[in-house]
Amino acid sequence: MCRRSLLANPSPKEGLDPVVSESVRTPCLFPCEPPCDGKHGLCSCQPREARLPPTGIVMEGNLGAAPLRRLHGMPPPPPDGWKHAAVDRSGVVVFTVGPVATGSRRRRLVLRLSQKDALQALFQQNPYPGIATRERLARELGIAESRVQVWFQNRRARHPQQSPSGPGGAAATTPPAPEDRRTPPAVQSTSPPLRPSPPQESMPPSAAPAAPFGAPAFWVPGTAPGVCVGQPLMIFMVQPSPVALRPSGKPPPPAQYGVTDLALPPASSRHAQMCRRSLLANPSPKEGLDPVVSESVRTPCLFPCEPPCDGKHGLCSCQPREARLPPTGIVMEGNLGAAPLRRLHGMPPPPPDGWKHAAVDRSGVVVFTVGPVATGSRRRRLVLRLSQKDALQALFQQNPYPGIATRERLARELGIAESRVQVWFQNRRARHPQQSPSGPGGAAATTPPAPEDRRTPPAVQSTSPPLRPSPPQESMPPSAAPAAPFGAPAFWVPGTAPGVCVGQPLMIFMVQPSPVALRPSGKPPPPAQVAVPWAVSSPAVTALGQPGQGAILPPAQPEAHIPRWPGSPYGEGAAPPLEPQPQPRSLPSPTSLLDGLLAAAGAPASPGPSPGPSAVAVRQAALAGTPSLVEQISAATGIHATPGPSLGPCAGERAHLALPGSPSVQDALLASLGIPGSPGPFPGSSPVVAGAHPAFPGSPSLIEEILAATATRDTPWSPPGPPAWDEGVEATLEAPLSEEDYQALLDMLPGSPGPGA
DNA sequence: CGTCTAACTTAATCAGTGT
DNA sequence: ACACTGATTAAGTTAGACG
Repeated sequence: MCRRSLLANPSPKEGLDPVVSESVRTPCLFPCEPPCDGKHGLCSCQPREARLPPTGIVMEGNLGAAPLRRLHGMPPPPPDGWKHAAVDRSGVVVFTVGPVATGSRRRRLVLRLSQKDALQALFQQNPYPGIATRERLARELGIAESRVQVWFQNRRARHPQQSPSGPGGAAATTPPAPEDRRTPPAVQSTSPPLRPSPPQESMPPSAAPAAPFGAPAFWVPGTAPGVCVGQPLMIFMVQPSPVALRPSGKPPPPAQYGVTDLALPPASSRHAQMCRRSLLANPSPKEGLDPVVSESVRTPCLFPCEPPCDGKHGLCSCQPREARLPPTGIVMEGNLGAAPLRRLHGMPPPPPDGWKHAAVDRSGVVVFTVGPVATGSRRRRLVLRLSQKDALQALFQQNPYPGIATRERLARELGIAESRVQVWFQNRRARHPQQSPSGPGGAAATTPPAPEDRRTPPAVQSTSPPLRPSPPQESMPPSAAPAAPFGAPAFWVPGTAPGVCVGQPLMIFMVQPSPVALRPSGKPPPPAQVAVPWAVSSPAVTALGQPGQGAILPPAQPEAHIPRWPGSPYGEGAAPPLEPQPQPRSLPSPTSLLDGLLAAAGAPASPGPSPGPSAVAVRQAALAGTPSLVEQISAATGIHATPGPSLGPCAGERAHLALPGSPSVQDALLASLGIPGSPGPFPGSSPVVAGAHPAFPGSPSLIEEILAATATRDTPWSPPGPPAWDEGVEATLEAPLSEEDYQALLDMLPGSPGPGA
């Protein structure tokens, strides 16, 4: 299948890459055969602002999936075993081999039917579950919250019609629920009869009136308050528009609402003030025109703006960008995330004090959120400590696309969730591309060239690999692979010997550097196609017991010490079913640099700002005694997890064994295991859930390796600090170790049933 | 082999924190 | 007030599981 994909140049789906087709097309510099006319498939490798030809050599390793763009006419044809010939958006030409992704991607999670049912049930009620809901569901399903989040993302993208607001969705197909969920009358404009209870920062959800599970918490003017405490949102209704036709073939945009006047909660806290600021800042404080709107068809604003809207100040970006037509009905969405919120211009009357946002999501739902509302909706912002940032930054400079194993290991050592590490890298790549090895001014450009092996290689090159990579071995334990520096992408440069690519085999091709360097846009130039200094093999280096002369080493360690590939004894790609709560206590690794520092130096203990588990703890505490989320869903939707179990305390379910909050069990486990057990080679490519265990013994700290291999190592990395669990009672509610670690421990238990399913 | 979908990406944007 | 950056979204792609 891999080869199929690779050899299928050009793109099998479209004659033209959609991105390319919209962008400036520049001549392809590759020796295409037949000659490239720029129309078949590619060269979408360049950033869309200016698809200029590559100018040098860049290496990226461990690429994910998306940034890979097929490279047309890649000559010579990819040798057997190579999975992809691709160019990422930075212009990096990469070849990945075999089951490669193994080690890059998280192992695919196979959801049980009961889990799917539960997720589906929730989705039908609320396609935008907040963090609290996601966490709770994740806990009950025995999967990581991040998996729940991803599931919803995919679901929204693929099955929008199944959401309450989607065409044919609940709003339209399901019988109206009682009062608070009733589809409001088509026309409405009344002030809420009652004021919502004043927002209370971090008010424990448990104190809120019961709300049907998954149901967006909101207030519909005219209904009694009480349902909105957890995730207070308020829905306003607006005059429905008669217009219903849309030019595109897509389903009509969800209905829109009118805004009414309201009574508001007082603005008391700084938070509230900030909210007001934000709210009153209509139109958009950033731009006179919403950039999206400005590029789209602008339709007349139907809102009773005051003064009358000319369509130029701030908004109505509420409509889907394809056709910003007036609303056609009514839809409800609750618990919206952040992104889909669009400011509504000319909101009349002006938002009352205390209300945080008057917004319209992309579905056309007008929503007002109040107070600290986001509480329960958004994950609490994680405040990374300087030391954590340093570590992340160090890794980023070596490899902006860390694989799952690397992310997990780093996460563990930093004491944060893997999903947070992933997000950090996403944001980093988007905002500081130049700091990646391939970016201009990045490591490649800024670090002083070291001896030989860091020299910029000759600028031209495009040869077939002299040797085929060792046949991809599924699930080959990284620990058995040749050593590779931490964070450094493992790849192959044509002309070098194989051997270094075992962990995350990638192959880099070099292309003729382009003289073109100027860019039309004002944006920073795309990451330079700079040759990564340490990409060049060095006899000196390869002599160090490296299997091949092609061994590529990162700067900073040209000499003798070649750290072992961090390698996850548990194999790249082994994704524990559960991930740690924010700032979890990481499993103490005897070899962790963190521990060493903590023990030896009495670490700084900056009271980590860690959002603290407080909220989570509270939620967990609140959870006790409350009905299962799944049970609530089932009750509310009629959908019942097939194999029954409402995932309740099913003794046999690993999911429950993995539940955090039962320190005693964990302690017992730890004690019985004598902590970090030795994992052993990663089992293989079996579907996830299993979560092999990260082995720690003997393996150097990831951070230590990063710092050792990076310039930033000058900045002594300090341990995560005392942390998060330094929080009294709440701390006791937090799992003493991350869920993933806990899960891993479970997996190691003799007789462990193994990954659920 | 085709379909479904988990995992992943970029891009845009919202929003909390700190200066 | 503003910069920075964590969190979330949509949209699109890749690739593993399964019929």
